[in-house]
Amino acid sequence: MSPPANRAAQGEALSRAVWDVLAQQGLEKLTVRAVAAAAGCTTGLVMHRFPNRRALLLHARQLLHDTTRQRVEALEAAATSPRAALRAVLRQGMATDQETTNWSIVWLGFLAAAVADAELIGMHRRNNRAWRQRAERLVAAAAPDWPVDQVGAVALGLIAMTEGVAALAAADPAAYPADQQERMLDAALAAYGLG
Amino acid sequence: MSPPANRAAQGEALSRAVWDVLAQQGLEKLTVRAVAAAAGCTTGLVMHRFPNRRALLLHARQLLHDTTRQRVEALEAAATSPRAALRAVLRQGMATDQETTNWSIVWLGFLAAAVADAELIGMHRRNNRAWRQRAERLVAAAAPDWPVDQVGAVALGLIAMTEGVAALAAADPAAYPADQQERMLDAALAAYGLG
DNA sequence: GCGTTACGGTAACATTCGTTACGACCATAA
DNA sequence: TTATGGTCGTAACGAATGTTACCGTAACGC
Repeated sequence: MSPPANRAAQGEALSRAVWDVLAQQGLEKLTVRAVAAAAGCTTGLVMHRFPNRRALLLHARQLLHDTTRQRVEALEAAATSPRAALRAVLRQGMATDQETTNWSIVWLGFLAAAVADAELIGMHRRNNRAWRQRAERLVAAAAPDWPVDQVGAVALGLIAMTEGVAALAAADPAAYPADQQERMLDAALAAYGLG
Repeated sequence: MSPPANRAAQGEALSRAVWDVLAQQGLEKLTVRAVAAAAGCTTGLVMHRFPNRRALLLHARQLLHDTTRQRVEALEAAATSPRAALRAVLRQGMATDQETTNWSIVWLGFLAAAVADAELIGMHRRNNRAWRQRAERLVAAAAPDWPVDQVGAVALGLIAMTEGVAALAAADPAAYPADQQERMLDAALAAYGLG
């Protein structure tokens, strides 16, 4: 097997393996051996790239956030209006296809793993607060004349709604198909006066 | 102790111990020994009440659902109007105090544990579909003249919003205080025309 | 050419897990 | 009292886990 170019690329590949195991086998089976098997290597490589299992999980968690942030920034930059940007950014947070469904399951797994891990919960809070600020900025841009508390309440409602429906759809894809999620989002945006 | 009467009570106590461990130590530390320690007994009692660890988790999961359902039904019965019933039922699904925050953490833990467990995910889907139907019934009662697809979209938005904000608040209570959650819910109900 | 070194696989380590076997205890009935 | 059935704690087992030590190998220096 041709080895990756550098150590950073291997760390990224191992983090992707962490996501795969988390999405397909769950948190309880997220072992070093399972990650190595998913990455197509042995535990030796894993333990040479990361000092221990927690460091591997922390790296995978941060990479997950960085990747989503890049995707969100690209969507925001490509939007033609503030309201289109808001909708596009919110839409990618739902679980509307196989890929975003997997991301939602991984997100849930990391959140459950963070319950007893101070560093993981700290990363979650930093990333989530940044995500919330982005939503508030997008709502403020889409409704420039709103008072700040209304912006905050509506932005919170929107991010809570999308994260919630992503969890619901991840756990029961048949009951929450993509079009129902989209209709839910559009109905909410219209009700808030952001359609 | 009389055998048949106390077995059920012991099973319930052990399930509460499962919730405690799940809320305070997370899914990775949810071992039979930790549950026994939280319940103030040894692993012997646990393994005499349940054939194995999975049965213990399944029982705790079902008891969690039954308890919340009873609480929700009491709130619904005590409400003075359909809109008050809707708001009260939605409100209890958020994480606005220590108790509901713990419940949300436990809910997240079971959801993460259900990823690779067919029986757990089946229970989640049954319970969640019932919960969704209840929300749709409450929305329909609060807005009798709405078409069914609007009822569905709004009910989905509301349950997704409350479950989402419960997860957000459970992971970061300082950033999502109770009054912000309440304002979020009231703003959403008002925007939907259900205030 | 040869030695050096970093890389990665193999195998073993101690620990912890779920589970099982066994025995002490205790109430009740003969 | 003694026998008995059920309850539950104790201790052990095999399997799996995170981690460490060791060893082969291939590339690059001289």
